[in-house]
Amino acid sequence: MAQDSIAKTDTQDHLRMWRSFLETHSTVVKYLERRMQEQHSLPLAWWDVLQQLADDPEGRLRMGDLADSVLLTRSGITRLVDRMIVAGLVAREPCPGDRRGYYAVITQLGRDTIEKVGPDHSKDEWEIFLGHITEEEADVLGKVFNRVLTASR
Amino acid sequence: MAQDSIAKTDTQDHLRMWRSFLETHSTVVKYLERRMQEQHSLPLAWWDVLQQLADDPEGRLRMGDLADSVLLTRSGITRLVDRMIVAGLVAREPCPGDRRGYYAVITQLGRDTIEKVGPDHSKDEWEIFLGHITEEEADVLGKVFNRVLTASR
DNA sequence: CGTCAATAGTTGATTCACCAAATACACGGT
DNA sequence: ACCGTGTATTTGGTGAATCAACTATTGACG
Repeated sequence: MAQDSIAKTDTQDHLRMWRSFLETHSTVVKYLERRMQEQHSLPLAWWDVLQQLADDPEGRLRMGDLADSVLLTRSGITRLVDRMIVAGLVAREPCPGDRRGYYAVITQLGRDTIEKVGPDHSKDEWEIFLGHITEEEADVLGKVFNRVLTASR
Repeated sequence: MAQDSIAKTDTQDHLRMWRSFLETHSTVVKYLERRMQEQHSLPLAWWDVLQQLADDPEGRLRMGDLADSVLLTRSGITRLVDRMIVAGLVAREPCPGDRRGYYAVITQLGRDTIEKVGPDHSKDEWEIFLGHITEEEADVLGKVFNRVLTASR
């Protein structure tokens, strides 16, 4: 076939990119994890939960929705929230009107933690990843990721 | 500051992109993992190891190098290789000239497995991720990731 | 040469995420 | 009101990755 060589280099480029994607994810996430741990003794996942809750106008989310937004399973979020309750950062509240459901609610201590941690974490995100990307590039990446995500549902 | 509003939208875009990046990684990896498991009862990490070893002209890598290339710790790779040895896909060989070191070597069964699994996996990679990206976009992503990786070392 | 800090790899203990099963409740049809 | 099916969450058990500590070996330097 005439375009064998083209298709071949094509795939090679894409595959190289795929490896870089994986390595970048690993590197960046591990870096943020380590910094968060060093600076505030906080697991990165805890920060994600606090942020999601704080983003909500009521400061609370159903367990399932929270699970989705931090990319965990339902059973994963149950245990993560358990640990954070012990630490006093969130609370569990029964859901009025649906007695199967629970809200995870951010506590005052949780909000204080956000204020303390947020700036450092944003700076780290910027330094390890976002700061190396131009606006135009961010635009391309955003489009590509959303296209992939849309296709996968 | 005069450019506050610009910096603000900037950050917002970048942050949106960051979330898509994380979600894309999670979605794509989980998909590939599930497919590999369904089609060939093979963990994705095993595939990565086999591929790295098969890429080497000798079909073998030092434990530490293998760890780096599959993004695991050294202790992680020890155990992963242990499991794969039980399955007969790789072997451990002492390293001539450095009696501290070991090679992980791909076996014939390992090579057979690559032949069996490779096409399906490539197709999956293409369908869930690579196929949604143009050549130009792949080029941008590749450049960005490599820039980030270079900066992080 | 002998000492000693660095390197390669493994092991023990712990952590945390996942799956599958269980529980508790909701809701539409009868 | 009752039943059965579906949804929300938790629980038990397991697998796999991590860190820190350990063993064995190397290689540089006084």
